[in-house]
Amino acid sequence: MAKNEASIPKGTRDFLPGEMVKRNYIFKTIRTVFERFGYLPIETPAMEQASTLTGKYGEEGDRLLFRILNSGNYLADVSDDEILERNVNKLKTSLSDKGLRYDLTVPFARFVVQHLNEITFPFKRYQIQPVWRADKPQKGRYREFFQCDVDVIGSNSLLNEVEQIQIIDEIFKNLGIRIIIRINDRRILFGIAEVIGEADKIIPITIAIDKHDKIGAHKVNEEMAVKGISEKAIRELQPILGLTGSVEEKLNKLENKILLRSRIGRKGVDKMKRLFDYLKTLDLEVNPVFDLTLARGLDYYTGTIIEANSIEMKIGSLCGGGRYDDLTGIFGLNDVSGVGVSFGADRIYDVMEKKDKFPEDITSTTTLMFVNFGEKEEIHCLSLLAEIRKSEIRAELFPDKVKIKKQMNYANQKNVEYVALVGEDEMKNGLITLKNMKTGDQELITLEELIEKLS
RNA sequence: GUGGGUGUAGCUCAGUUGGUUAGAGCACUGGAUUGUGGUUCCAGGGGUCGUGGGUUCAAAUCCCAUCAUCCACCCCA
Repeated sequence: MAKNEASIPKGTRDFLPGEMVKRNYIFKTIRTVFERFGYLPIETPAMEQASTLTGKYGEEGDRLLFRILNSGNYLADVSDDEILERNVNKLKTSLSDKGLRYDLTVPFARFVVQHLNEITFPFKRYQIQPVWRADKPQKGRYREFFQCDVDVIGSNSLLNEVEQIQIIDEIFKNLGIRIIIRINDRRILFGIAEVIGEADKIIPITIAIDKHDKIGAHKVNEEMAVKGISEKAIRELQPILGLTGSVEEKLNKLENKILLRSRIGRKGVDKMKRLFDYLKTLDLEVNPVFDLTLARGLDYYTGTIIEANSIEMKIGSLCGGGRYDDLTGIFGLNDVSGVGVSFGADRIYDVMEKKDKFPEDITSTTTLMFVNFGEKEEIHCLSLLAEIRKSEIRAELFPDKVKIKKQMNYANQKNVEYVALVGEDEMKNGLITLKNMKTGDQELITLEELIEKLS
């Protein structure tokens, strides 16, 4: 087996023309909605300084960073002792000071700080680029995948959250994907941790709560116990996890009973109440739900958190995001809050492909192909082609004089709509034989008639 | 990092309780049809059965190791 003669790293993919047409349809749909809400595009490099990336995504995230090896003799400055220690994590900084971006949000925060005097706040940008994670690939999980991020930075207004929920709603409506949108506020989770006396264990608690739907209360409690959360705290958590009722009822219970002693928790509740008040007035395709068990693992979220999932296919989230208050602070710019969401183009593709959501008419291919009959005919066809292309018709001439059968087969494989045959007879009469590849019908017409027909 | 499945032609897969020359469909090449594709018919090329070792008279088939890949968990888009 010639396995390594032609291959790509695991978790990466090639995209064939047929797939690219569909991918571009997704990107175009997303970009159109982003721009309709006043967001403008930026791009950042594939690689960032390692210091920009590390420490932003939690322990798990750091482990999944792709690092780029330094150039030159990077071991020259490393002492023998350090090498003999064989501690990769310690050596990393000597071996590598760059990494591939893990998401688009952290590079964006870096971008904002770096270009402070070139941008105006609130700054609304969108960014559609690949990101890389050294994860184990599986269904809906790739090592290289495209994120479509839309963020606004430098505004505390809740309108931004409202707007981004509208964007999510609009995009999935346009793509024809049925979703559920879940919303929560990290401050509520923090408040809960606070009132049960485990404020410092906020992260393991939220992660455990997040699994509530998947693995059930019993296992969640087990996991929290393993993580060192006291029995008393776990007991106090139970009525909170079992909260029932409408959004208002849940939020009221949280505000008036559970989070009485947590200022920050009540602040989160207040935000949620106001957010849902706004949302009620909108005519959304999908009504977002308040989900106390939504936690999200990324470290940098501090307020609202949002996630969208397919309801037709079991795959990871299609879209996720939230508000981050301190992200630019890490790069030296304090008190600038941002909120943004990220769409996973590859998972959206997977859902659309599986559920047959792509419109029929998006395939773009050559409209007209000239059969190659030889040198004299080639020159004649080239001038015809120039005229035809002026009318914005996609046209090509088969480059080799091979059997017509082979040329027709090429046109057929490529789904070319029409084939033009111009041989000796046609040249003499100044006509073109035009064949419709779908019906098989043929007609002898002039160049003008052909252009008229295909425009 | 943890657990499970699968590796046979370019692709998708058959291959009987181990048995002699390893098959099919699709794709490819040629022909039926030298100015006509998608249908049909005929012919052809293409395999160290993932790799290494073991058991056996005999291994694609059984055992061990290893690599690759897919799936689940974790985490995430």
